[in-house]
Amino acid sequence: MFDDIKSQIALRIDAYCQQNDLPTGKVEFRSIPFSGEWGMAAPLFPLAAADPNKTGPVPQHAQHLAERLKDAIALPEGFTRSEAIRGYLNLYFDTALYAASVIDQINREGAQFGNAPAAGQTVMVEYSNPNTHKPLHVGHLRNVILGGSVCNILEASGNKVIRANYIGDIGLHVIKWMCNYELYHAGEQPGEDKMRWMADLYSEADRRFHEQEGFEELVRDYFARWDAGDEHIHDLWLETRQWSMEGFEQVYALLGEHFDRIYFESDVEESGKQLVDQLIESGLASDGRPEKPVIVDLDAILGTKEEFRVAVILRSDSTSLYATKELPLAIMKFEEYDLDQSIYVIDVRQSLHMKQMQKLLELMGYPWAKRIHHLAYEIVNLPGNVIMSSRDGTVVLLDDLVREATQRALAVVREKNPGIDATTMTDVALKVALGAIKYPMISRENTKIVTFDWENALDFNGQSAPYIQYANVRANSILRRADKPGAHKASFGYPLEPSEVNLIELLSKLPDEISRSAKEFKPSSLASYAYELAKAFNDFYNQCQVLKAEGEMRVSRLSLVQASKVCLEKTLNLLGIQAPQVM
RNA sequence: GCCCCCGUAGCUCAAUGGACAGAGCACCAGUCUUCUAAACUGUAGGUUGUGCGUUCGAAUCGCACCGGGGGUACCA
Repeated sequence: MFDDIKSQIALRIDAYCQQNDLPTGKVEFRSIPFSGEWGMAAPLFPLAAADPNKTGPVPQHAQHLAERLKDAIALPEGFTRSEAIRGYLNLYFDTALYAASVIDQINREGAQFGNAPAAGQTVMVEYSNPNTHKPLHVGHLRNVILGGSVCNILEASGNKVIRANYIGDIGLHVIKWMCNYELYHAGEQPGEDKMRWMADLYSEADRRFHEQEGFEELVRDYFARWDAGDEHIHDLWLETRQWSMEGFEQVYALLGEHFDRIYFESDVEESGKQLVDQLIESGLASDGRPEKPVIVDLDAILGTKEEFRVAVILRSDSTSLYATKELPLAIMKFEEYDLDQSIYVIDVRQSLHMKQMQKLLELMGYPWAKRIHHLAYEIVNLPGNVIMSSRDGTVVLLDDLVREATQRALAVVREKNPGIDATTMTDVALKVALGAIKYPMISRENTKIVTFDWENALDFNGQSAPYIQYANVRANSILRRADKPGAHKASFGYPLEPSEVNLIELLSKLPDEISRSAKEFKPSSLASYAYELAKAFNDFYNQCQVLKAEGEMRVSRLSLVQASKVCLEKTLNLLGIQAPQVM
């Protein structure tokens, strides 16, 4: 916002510099910290340091220059005063004009506010990537929330986004599950909660595999029949995979996620093996079978040392690996869509593998290989640096977490707002619970480990999603009680409270915040912003009366509340968090 | 060994190279006859892991250490 005014003033400063033997292009504006008053500031240290005629230390000279510029630059329309202080040139806006133009723009654009115009870029984001026949736990949640939020943010900043999900539908875990099913649960059908049922059978199969005498043998035999193309097993696989997929759909629906394109691991296994053959023929890969696997010695090819290492692309027994399938999948994506960027939301432990895949695709001559980006994020731990593992029984199941959080949220709603009907109450509780669960997953930087603990996840106070949701509910509550919600034209022709100025300033930053978090694939910065915005609103709410105010103050404040609601809801939605209207 | 990530208040985390490093939780002291107290105000809490460098200016950039985590030829 107001970039044109900033550059206009920068031009005037440059003109002054040119006339006075000073270097140009050294002055840039930023916002002023701790302002109770809205304005912008230019540090003059770069100019001072570059001034050939400077006498004395830089800070003093910067202050001197700030004073000279303060006198020399005529204030453009909309500014009230300027000051030179501690080496900074500060310019202050006419508060009423500024406030009115920000708030009017927000209320005019509504939910579109902050969006960048379409840039014609197509981006695919691959995320979630669950294994069928296995449960989703809290560790997987971070991936889904992060990926979904990144998609939302990229869309808001003008990209066409394709949400892709790559499903692990083959492998030992699937065979284990089916073998156990046929032996001990033949003919059984999943109940209402498919995910839970599949998960229970999976842990049963896994337990037998490790503990039950002879079960592993049975699984190996079963695997051999699968490999031989046993029709019955194939049919069972399709049926049980579908159950899993329906279980995933239930979870995605709960979380508010959807996908545009589903890829199955089984779809790319054959093409992967063919690709390996081609790589051997072309000489890039060396075939060590039957004793050793098929590898690509990237360091040897590139002349690097312990940087890309050796990529293993096919087992010595000719069965496929992760890498075998990753290659054709990448190719398929670019053949199917004209992608400007292909993003993989995968945890940081796979960084080397991603690096190898990208380099290998590059060596294979695909020019788009450079447009692959691994969006690495850290895992979710349990307190004491315990990694979630289904083997050790340390997983926190999504189901349990959501149920517990919803119950707690319901208890709070019942206490705080007993008047609302039962349907609304459960709806609100679910939105609050999901928000509370999601927020810690995206409010930390991608590269930081999230430690899950129940106490924290179920805390609805302070720096949390419910805090932000509550601020929005308060805004909604005011608007609901006002006579004509939405029809308020701001003028701000009265002395604004610092809390109002602060709130308006934050509101004006939304477009910048969206583009910044899109550029860095960092929902966390937007999550911080959402919290700051809610805090600023609560401060305003506490200090300024709206409904009891009169005249243009009332009208202006109502429009400010309306704009706050627009921005709070927008930000929450970008983070994948729903905004209830009452709490 | 080599590579990547992390290290900021007791705990969990913020902070485009910019003004005095900020929040939440916990602790202590206050605020509901008021648009919903899931809120707000105040007190206290810091050698930004250590050292050297770059810079007018470093939590932020570089180098070297220390501590923790992860990866490193047939798991994904």
